[in-house]
Amino acid sequence: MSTAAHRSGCPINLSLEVFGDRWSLIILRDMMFGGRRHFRELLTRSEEGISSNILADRLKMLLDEGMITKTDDPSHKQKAVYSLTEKSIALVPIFAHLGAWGRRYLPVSEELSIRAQLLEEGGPALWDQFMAELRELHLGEPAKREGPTVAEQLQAAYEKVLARQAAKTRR
Amino acid sequence: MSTAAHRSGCPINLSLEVFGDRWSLIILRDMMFGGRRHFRELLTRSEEGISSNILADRLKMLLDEGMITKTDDPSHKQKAVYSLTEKSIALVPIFAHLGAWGRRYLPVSEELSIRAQLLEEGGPALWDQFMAELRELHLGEPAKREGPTVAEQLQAAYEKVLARQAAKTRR
DNA sequence: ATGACTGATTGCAAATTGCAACCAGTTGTA
DNA sequence: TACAACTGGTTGCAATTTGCAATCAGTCAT
Repeated sequence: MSTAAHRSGCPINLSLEVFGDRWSLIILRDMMFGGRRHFRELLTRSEEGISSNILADRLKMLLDEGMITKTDDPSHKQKAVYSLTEKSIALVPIFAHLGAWGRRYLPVSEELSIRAQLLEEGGPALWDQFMAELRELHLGEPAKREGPTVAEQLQAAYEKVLARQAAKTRR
Repeated sequence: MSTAAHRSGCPINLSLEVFGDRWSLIILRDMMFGGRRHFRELLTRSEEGISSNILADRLKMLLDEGMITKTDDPSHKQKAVYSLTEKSIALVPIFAHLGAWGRRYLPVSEELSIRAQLLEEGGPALWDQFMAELRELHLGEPAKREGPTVAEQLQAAYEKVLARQAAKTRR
């Protein structure tokens, strides 16, 4: 494998050859915005219900493509930790635009689009901050923060929506 | 068909359900940046070599999804003209980011990435101008331009690279 | 020692993809 | 008026990919 010739040298085509399928970006999204780092987390806490063979296959591919790395988890001899690389962290702006586009044109659910809304409103400055946090978390870069992390802000907003929805249902 | 339930209400997932495959964005790219408007143009001038059944299938899907429209070509009773919609024109920033990312991390060819480079350097202001031109061309919006179009600039840069490459080979 | 948890693998049916041939109606040209 | 080229596709078929469910061997806490 890996001998497969490329369809063309167009940057858009080559990008699609890496993550132009129904699952690769879902996995990266869950690692980026959902904090998933282990196989089992990605498998069972997947909103879309990925199956284990597909997940294993895509993780292998993303590894080959240099989009993620895999290291041992000291706490368990069988446990692996998957980390993002600079190459995948660089996709943050694309995720932000994808989220914004989906929110505008597709039947999104409120609770699953609040993060996209915040990311859209925050703009490139917020994306950069989030990317710095990811580098810190996945690449071990030194932190230089002030106040709550972007990840915390996104999570807080998500939980606030969930709480409001629960209250509304209860009424 | 069209009764298929969505995997989740996440904007990124829903976006991928629309164009998360190996061909949809290639077709839209060729319509946007390659000026293709007819079936045969998309089929035979495709850099990646799409086959006619896949092209027909994707055009039908993009039509269903409201990403393109189809009208009769007055010049030929069998000829159809495919046009972009606002929904697909709104993908321009995503194409720009995809191109920039591919250029940075993948083995792109010079001639096929010069457009991506210009688009990246031009930034959001250039993207907006290009989107306005697409609206003009595909949605019939009134023009308000000054100087050469973005499409012309991209094309000129592409041809310049081709000419330089030809000269280099000849030497 | 036992049962839950780890990252997967396996078998199989269904759906999708890709290739090549083909098609009927339309048009320009000899 | 014949003919070839061009129009947007369709059809048949093999190969690949997907998705589901069951399974697996090693690890770990109790």
